[in-house]
Amino acid sequence: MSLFLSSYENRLDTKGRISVPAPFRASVASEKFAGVVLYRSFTHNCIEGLSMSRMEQLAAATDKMGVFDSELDDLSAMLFADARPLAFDVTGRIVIPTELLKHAGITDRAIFVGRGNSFQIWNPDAFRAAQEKSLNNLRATRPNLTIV
Amino acid sequence: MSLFLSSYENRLDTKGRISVPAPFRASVASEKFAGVVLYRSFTHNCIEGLSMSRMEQLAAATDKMGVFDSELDDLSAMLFADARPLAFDVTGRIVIPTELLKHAGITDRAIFVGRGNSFQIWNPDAFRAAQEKSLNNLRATRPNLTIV
DNA sequence: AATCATTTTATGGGATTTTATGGTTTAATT
DNA sequence: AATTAAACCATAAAATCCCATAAAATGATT
Repeated sequence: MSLFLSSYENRLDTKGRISVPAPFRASVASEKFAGVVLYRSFTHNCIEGLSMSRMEQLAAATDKMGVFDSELDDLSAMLFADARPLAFDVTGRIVIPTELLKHAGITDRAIFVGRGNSFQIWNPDAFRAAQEKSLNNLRATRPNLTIV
Repeated sequence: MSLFLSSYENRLDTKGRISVPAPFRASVASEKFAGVVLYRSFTHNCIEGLSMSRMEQLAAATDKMGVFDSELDDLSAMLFADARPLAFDVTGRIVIPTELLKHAGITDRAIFVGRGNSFQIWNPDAFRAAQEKSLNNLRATRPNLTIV
C-alpha cells in the first residue's frame, strides 16, 4: 500500500455520493478490497480513513498486545465496531454514512487529507482552521524536524 | 538514493511544466516511484523536495510512535497533508501546483537547490538574496560542524 | 587543443485520456 | 406501491501522453 499524501476537496451530490480522489484510490488499487474503511476520529471532528489491509494490520497489532489489556479493549471495541467498509462504485465514488458526516460537520463539500498510512475527511473550513492551529503550534514548539 | 547536489535554474512553460534537473532525476532513478514529493517550507518562502522513499521513512517513524500518539500529530498533519507526489513525465518534467508556486513566489523561472538528502525550489532572485544573507551569517557566527 | 559526431537534455505544442460530477434507469427492499 | 439503493450513461474540465526540435553536453578522432 502506498502513502496517502496531499489534500483534495470534492463535493457531495444530491444522493450523498462523493469521489474518492484518484490518487487515494491508486493507493489501495493493489488490494483485494476495492474501497476504504472509515470511522469517527476519537480526537477530532473528522472522519478517519484506512485501507482494508491497514485495518488488518491494526487487528494483528491489538492481538499481539494481549487479550486482557482493558485500555486496548476499549480502543479496539470502538475501532472495529465503528468501522464502515465502503466499496468504490465504477467511477470511484462512495456514500459516506450519515453518522460520520454528522460527526465531521460535512454537508455539501469535504476535503480528503493525506496522513501517510491513513487519511482523514474533514469539513473544508474546519480543516483549514485546524491546519492553521497546527502550524502555529509547530512554529511555537519547534519540534525536532531533523528527520525531515 | 544518492544526494541532491548543486543548483540548476530552469524555466516553466505555458502549461506550468518544468524540467527536474537530470542529476536530481538520477538521484531517485532506482526508486519505485519515478518522481518527487514537494511541500511548502515551514520556514522559508520556498518549496521543499524529497524522494518518495524518504517520505515512507517518515511514515514508518510516525508508525513507531504509535498510531494514536499525539506528539508528532501536528508535524505529520502538516507534512502529509501538504505533500504533493509529482511523477515525472517522459522527458522528466513535473507540474508544480499553483499553491506551491505562490508560496515560493515563482512565476516563469525556478532554481533547484541541492540540500543533500533533500532539495529546495526557489524563485531565483529570492534564492540569491537568501544565500547572500546566509553567507553573512556564517561569516559572523562561524559555526562548527561535527562529523558523526 | 580542436573538430566533428553522437547522445542527452530542456522546451514547445497538439492529441488523447482521466477525473469529477451530474443525471437516468433499473433493481432491491420495506 | 413507495422508498432506497445500485447500476448505467453522459460530459466538461483537467491532467497526461505523444511527438518534435534546438541547445547543450559528451565522447571520439584527429
